[in-house]
Amino acid sequence: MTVVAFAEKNKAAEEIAKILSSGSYSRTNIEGASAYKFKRNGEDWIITGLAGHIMGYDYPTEYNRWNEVDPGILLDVDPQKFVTKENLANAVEKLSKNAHLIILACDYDREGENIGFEAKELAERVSTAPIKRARYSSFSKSEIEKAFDHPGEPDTNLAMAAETRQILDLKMGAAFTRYVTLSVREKAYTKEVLSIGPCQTPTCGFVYEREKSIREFKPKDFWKILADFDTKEGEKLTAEKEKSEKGNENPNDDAGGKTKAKRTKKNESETEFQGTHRTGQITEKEKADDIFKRIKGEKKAVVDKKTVKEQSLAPPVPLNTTEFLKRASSFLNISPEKALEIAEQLYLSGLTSYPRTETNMYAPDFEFLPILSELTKNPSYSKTIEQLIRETAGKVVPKNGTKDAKDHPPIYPIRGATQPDVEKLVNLPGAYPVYDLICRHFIANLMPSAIFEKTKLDIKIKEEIFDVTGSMKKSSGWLSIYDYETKKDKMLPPMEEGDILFVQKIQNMASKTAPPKKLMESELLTLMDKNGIGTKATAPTHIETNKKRGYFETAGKTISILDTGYMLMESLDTAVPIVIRPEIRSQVENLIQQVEDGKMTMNEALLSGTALIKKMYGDLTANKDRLVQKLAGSIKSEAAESDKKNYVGVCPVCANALRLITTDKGRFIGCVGYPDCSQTYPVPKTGALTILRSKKCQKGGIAVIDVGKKYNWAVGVGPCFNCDQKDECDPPETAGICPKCKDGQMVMVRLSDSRFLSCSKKCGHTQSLPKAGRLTILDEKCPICGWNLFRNKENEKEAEDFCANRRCRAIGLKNEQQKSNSN
DNA sequence: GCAAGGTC
Repeated sequence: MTVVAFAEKNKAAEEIAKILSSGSYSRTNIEGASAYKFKRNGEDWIITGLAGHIMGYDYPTEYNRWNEVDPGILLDVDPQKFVTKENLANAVEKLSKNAHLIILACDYDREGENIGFEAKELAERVSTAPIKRARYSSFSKSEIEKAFDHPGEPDTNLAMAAETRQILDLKMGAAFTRYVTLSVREKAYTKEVLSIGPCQTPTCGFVYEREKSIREFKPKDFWKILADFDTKEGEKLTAEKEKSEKGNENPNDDAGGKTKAKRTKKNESETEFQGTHRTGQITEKEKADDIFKRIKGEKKAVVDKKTVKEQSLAPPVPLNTTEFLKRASSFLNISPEKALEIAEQLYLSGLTSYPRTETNMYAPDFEFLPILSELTKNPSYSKTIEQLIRETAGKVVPKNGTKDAKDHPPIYPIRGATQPDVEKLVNLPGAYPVYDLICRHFIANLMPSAIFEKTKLDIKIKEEIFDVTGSMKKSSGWLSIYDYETKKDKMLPPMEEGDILFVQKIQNMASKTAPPKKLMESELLTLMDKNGIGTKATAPTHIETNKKRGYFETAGKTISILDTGYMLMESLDTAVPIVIRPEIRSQVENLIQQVEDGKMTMNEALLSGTALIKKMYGDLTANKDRLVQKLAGSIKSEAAESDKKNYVGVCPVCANALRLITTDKGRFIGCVGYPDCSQTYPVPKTGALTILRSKKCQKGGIAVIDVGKKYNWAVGVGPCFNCDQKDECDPPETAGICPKCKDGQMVMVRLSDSRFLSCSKKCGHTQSLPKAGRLTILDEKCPICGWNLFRNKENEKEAEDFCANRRCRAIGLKNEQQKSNSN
């Protein structure tokens, strides 16, 4: 008989085996899963790691046909639990058969309890052995031994809370997603799914809110009074003042101006600085003008007050997942999804600790010195570490955060490694920068604060006070190893109270308030974290889902909403506003918490949660028309734009996309907004059509299309040979002045089945050209009429040069000449 | 084909 234990993941299983067996365990394979065997107190133990959830909810298969099931019905159907990882489920059953005691040993949190219950459910199918729960929140020897020597009872409420979440999330997600997707498909063809969920949608909602405030932003005028001061010229003024006090009553107004030119650049940066009038941004112009008028032309200012303060900047607190992802995004430009993937690999390679944690403080018995000594293996850290240990006499103290979720320790380095070492172990772009960040953060956290000297000056011009601040780093502290955010010193020239300064310039600067900036990925992570959207492990996934759905995109660290995302959020905002806000999550979370606390049964919570979703679903369906109208248009336009070959441009009537449409009856350009918008344009019936994107029609045509490589056609205008600005579009092939109106140029018109010359001024004069052969216009001019000569080359014949002007006798001459040459 | 949560 055996004691069987299930941990949440393989690594944890091995760690526990190591501790409980004091290192003498063996690895074995059960149904493809690693298991660890050892003896403990005379009993056989075997512990295996699951891989997170091994079961999951889904609807019974008969509800999988989207087109045959009203999405609303999904709210009345109970999803069923299925095994999602067959091999692990088999391993659980196989091991449980021979167990006399089963211990659930997953992470000590809601999902961990639930994962344990999945194993419990499978075990109970084949075993009647007692099932216990080992609770631990770190891999310290004492804690693990205590947890396994005195296991407690599984916590049904906790596990059922997770179960409730799974079912409610699925119900809402499936019903909303299917409803929106199917409704839009009635109006616009798209294979894509338009998904909605209690985490992904509020995530997009944050991006939408920011975008909306940018779009709705109205800049406001404001004025700022700025003064440029100079200490060096001030000294002269002081001297003059002293002189004048001795009796010389003729101060030189222009003294500053004259000597200014002589000053060197270097001096300028040391003696000049700028101050802002204490009122800051002034919204009334009169007020700014008033202040400006009072001091305009003043050349003298005085340092009225000077305060110098030391300010310290504490090191960052230990990294939890959210903080890590934020820093990877803003310092390293690595997306949350990639960063977590890299951290996962660093963890699996033994370089860093477990990356999914909410905790940002170290346990009191955490040992820093062995890790610091590991990190000296990397020469970029060794000097700092040696200094740190010397200065603290080996008693390092972390600057802890305040969150202790009792899940895992903060993210910290486990092994010291150089760049090549790391890259050998983790073959992912960004692996070393991420490792480096984790190491530097770990070291910085143990280092002293950085000290800055902040200087604040009140400078008076007459009675008006100007503020000036300066900052100088006195001691780098932790910043010396953590140079991701460099804070530049803002140096001021040395000054004391009572000093007189020369005022070089006073400006009354008109300016406008700037719109909010686009949302950064790190800000989005903060918003999600604060509002309880997703967990430490899933936040990156929700961001990715929105990108995959085409709701928003990222360029570097900046997020921009896309049309579909904006329209979807806008529609939901009017129909079911709660869905795009964090409240959707917190309402469900409240129910779950009640289950966890035993105040509500799972069934009660499900009933109440389903009622909430039904209410929202009702609001959604009641607004179908508006939703579909907005989304269908945007989707059609996006699909049309991505259809490079047929996309023509933007419809001037409804701003949807115009595309080239070919039917059995013919071809034309139409608006994707059809049937709501019936804008169409004709195109020539024959000739291959190529949309020339680089050409812009000078006569307001929507686009320029090349027809059969022969001539151009301006959409909405007509053939380009009628365009009097055609030089800017496509250089025409001109023969010479029109013999009829003597104003226009005879331009070659090439059609699919004919070619001719036509007057560019549309006087009506045309002239035929040879039907066969490759026809080109030469630079050489006809000596008689001045037209350009033509060259025609027919198959298997010599090229023939001639003047095409019907009214020019040269035509005959040239032809005769050619014939005699060839004979 | 729908969600979110684990983990690989």
